[in-house]
Order: sequence, then structure tokens, then C-alpha cells
Amino acid sequence: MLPKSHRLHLDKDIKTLFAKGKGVFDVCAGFKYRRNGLSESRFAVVVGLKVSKSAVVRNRVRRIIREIIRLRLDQIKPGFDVMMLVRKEAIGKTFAELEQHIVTGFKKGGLL
RNA sequence: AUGGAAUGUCGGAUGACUACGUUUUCCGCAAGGAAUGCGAGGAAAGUCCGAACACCCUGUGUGUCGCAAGGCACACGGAAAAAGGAAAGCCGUUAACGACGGCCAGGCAUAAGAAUCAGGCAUCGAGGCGUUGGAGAAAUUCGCGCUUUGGCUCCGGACUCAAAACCUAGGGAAAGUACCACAGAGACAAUACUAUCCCACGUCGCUCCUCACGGAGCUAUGGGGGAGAAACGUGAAAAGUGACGCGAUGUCCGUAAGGGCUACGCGUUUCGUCUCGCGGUAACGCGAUGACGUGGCAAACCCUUUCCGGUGCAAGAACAAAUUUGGUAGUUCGCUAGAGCCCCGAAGCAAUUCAGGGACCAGAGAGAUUGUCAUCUCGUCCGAUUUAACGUCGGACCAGACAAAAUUCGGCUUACAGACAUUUCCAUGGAC
RNA sequence: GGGCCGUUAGCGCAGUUGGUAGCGCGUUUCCAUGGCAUGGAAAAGGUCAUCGGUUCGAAUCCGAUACGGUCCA
Repeated sequence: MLPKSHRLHLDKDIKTLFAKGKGVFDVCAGFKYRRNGLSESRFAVVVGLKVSKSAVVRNRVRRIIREIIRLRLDQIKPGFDVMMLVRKEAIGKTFAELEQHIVTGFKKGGLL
């Protein structure tokens, strides 16, 4: 789990991010990002009901992605709101496989 | 012994680094930091029921404010009425329940067995007739054929009674309404409609008599009255319980004596309902006497009895920006010491209750309980050894099922790799 | 957390007081045309989502389950 200062949890922040943020998408996961004007970057991970019906599967994917972000907090540029959007193909992937996808995605978006 | 069913218990362990949530302690003015402990389930799931708790509504009473209308506070309650919903054998358990326990009734529902009935190239016995058979002097006896009849025999059949386990939304059909397809005369107090026949009447047409009005006859047709195949059969169900006995005035066989069959009546008994007595807390059971004989369906409407005020932690309480009040965003509380858990004892057939002791055992909020590994067992697969199995050795995969709290409990339902235990039941094999 | 609805032929849908499961499109075969389309004739295709119950009889009534959809805040 991320420290509280790095979590994106207010409803209005999420809505503006959805409306105005830029997106980068991949086979198994994508993300939207936007400058927030703060000194820290904030993250949210979304795994919808359409990805899997089982709460166990959804939680497993969410935890792995959060851990990937946590290990690179010092490398990611500060001052962004980021929302990870997970797709069906992420189910069953290991830690190393997901890491590759997300790191290349972040480089593409200019966050790394 | 193996496999299955039922019930119950469990459903990885230890360690390293790391992240997050949180308890306690310490440091710090504060922000925060350090140490330490704890951190998903038997179903956390589905949401089919029930409660706790909170607020609202409403009734009554008391107090208080007000000139009054009325307001406010507290206490007790959800009465009555309407609508809607729920429950439904009895007794108990429970905070409550549609849950649970025990019992009753019915089903399963028949089997084994028993009673009764009808039967048989079965079998055993008895009688009658015949006999050109055998034995004997004869009475008689043995045999053969036909026939009648009997049975604590045998065989299969019909009907009734009839166990455990298991299952049951298990009040009322004698308050009323509706429905019961097809078939059938008729589906609940039924006999219709119709072929056919008879009776009287009307109408059209034809023939005959009459100058004509009109009359007679015949055919066809119409509606009315009566007879009628007719209770066989149909159907899931048919006017009402099934069985046995006795008796024709009916009918059949017979020359007759007599015998068979059936209707109907009477009698006995079974079933059901009512009444009475006894037993049981009760559901109900047993018995008696007399009367009666009522189709099914209420998981169709309905009737009877009992219960339910509404909304739900997104309830609600406090603080409270931009923006003064109110309130919104937001923050905090509600939020985990509990109808809870473990151990032991007592009461009770049991559900369960009571007493004693012990520990503190998740509390998130876009939602923590992690990520990466190591070791060990369990398990799965492969190979070798072995007739085979067990076992042993080696190798590979390496915890691998269903599934994750969201106010909290009690049930129910559903999902579940594998392991263990129990007793009963079932199947197969082995031993005695 | 709570409320409501649906599941019938390959697809879209009917099916009333419980009594022989239907319609349209599609599919297959035949006719018609030199051939295709249109047209005409015929046929096949159903565990009525699953399981259990009530009933003489269930797509229909009742209960449970599965899957799908939708609404409230």
C-alpha cells in the first residue's frame, strides 16, 4: 500500500482527471495522468467489475500494480495525478511481466 | 480391507527482508518519529428470513411555555381502523425467526410375515361309479380309469393388515364463489341433445270431393308433450366406503330333486365423520354405543386463528470551510468487550440454559491485511525395485479447493482440492 | 446496503383464469429462371435456464438455485 500522501482519493479530483487527463494505453493496462500543482504525485488503481467477477482476482492484480509503483516512487516525476486502468489481459500475469508493461508505459508518458 | 453415503473437525507450518492499517508505551510545542503486539472465512458469498441498535411517524399520560391555536421535554406503548404482508400439527428452546429439538399424524409402501378369498394336469387323503385287470372258495382286498370332496402340505395370484430409516408449505372443502381439458348422457344434487316411435297443432306442396267457401287424405317441415337405446362404458375422478354371510319373488342349467349367477333387502365387520368414556400438557391414541355416508382442488379466490407502525449504519450524532444563519463539501464519532471466544462443571431425552475460571482476538473507508524469497511437511506426476499391492529409492511440480470483512449478531441456502474422526447404513472382496 | 425484472427454435419475440408449444426472420429440399435475386411449395429444428414440490395433468402455480439486466443513494 502506498503512503497516504501518495493516494488519490477525492471524488472531484478523479472526475476532473477523467475529463481533462491525457491517456496512454497498453495491452494489459493503461493510465490517465494530469498535472496537479502539488509537490507529490498521487495514484489510484482501478480494476473494474468487467475485468473479473471474483474479488480475489481483482485484489491480486491491484496489489501487484501498487507494489510496482511503490518501488519506483523516487524515480517518478513529482506533481502528477495518475489513475491506472486495468484490462482483462492483466489477469494471471506475474510481477515481472506486469512491471515491464507499466514501466514502458510510464516512459512513453514522460513520467519516468 | 477397500470404496460410497451421512454427521462433525480442519482446510498449511516456520523463518528473512519489505509495504500498509491499527493497539499500547516512549520521545516531541507540533508535524511526526521509534519500539512493541495484532491484522480475512467456514462459508467473509448469495441476500431467503429473524433480531439488536438508531432516527422518524403515531397514540396516551405527566410536566412546562403560551391569552389562544399550539409548541417543547420526559415516560409508557404500537391499542383501534384501513390496506398489505407473513405464519399455520402439538409441546418446548430462543432476543427473535419460516431456525432448532422432541413428539404426533400422513406419505414412502411396500418387503418379510399374518388374516381372508378364489384357484391348480402340484401333492397327500377320503368317498362314489365303472372294470374283459391281479389275489382269494367267498366276504373282501390290491390296481387301473372317470368323477366328487377335504387339507396346520406345496405353488403362484387378488385384497386387507403390516417396520426402521427417510420425506412432508401438515388449519378449514359440512360458509360461499370459481375450475375440473379430451372423452363421456352427465364433472356435483347430472339424466341434456339427438336417431327412432307415439300424440295433438301450425305451414308449404300435391291428389280427391264441392259452383264456391270449405273439407278429407298423403309427403315434407316447424316448435310442443311423452316414450326411448341407459348406465354398459368413458374418464385422473361418476352420486359413494370395501369385504363376507343369508335369502329370490328374477334369470340360467336340469325331467325332477337340486344347483349356478345377479339385482335388491337384511345381518356382521373394515374405513371415515359425529357423540361418549379412558390415557396423554397437547397434537393424538385406545375402546364403546348409536346415528350418518359428505368427489377433487385452498402452492385458485376465500374463511378462521396468530403476528407485523415505517426506514435503514448510505441509520444517525458532533464539529464545520469557501459564505453571517442554516446547511453543503470535509473531518471525527457510530466501530467493535461481544445475545462473542476458550476451558471445566451442573440441569435437561435434546435444542438449550445456568454457575465458575481464563484470554483480549482485524477494524479499512476509491476501501489495509502485501510484495519478493528460503526451509519443511502434505499432496500430484514420472521412473526403478516388486508377480501384484504395500513399502523403499531417485527425479519433477511445489500448497495447488471454494473464495476475501464493510454496523453487529442468530439461522437458512449455495460453492469447495485435500486431510482426519465417528457410528450406522450400502456395495465388493477376504478370513473365521 | 436495498428494490424490481428477465431466461421459450440459430436470432428477435408471442403464449391467461393449468389441458396437444406458436409467429416473423434465418436454415434445408423442391419448383420457377440460361443463371442470380424476388416469388411459390414443403420440411427440419424445443431437456420451455436448472432442481424439487402441489396437481389426474405444470412453459404456466409454489420454493430453492444459476446466469443476465436495471433502478435508488
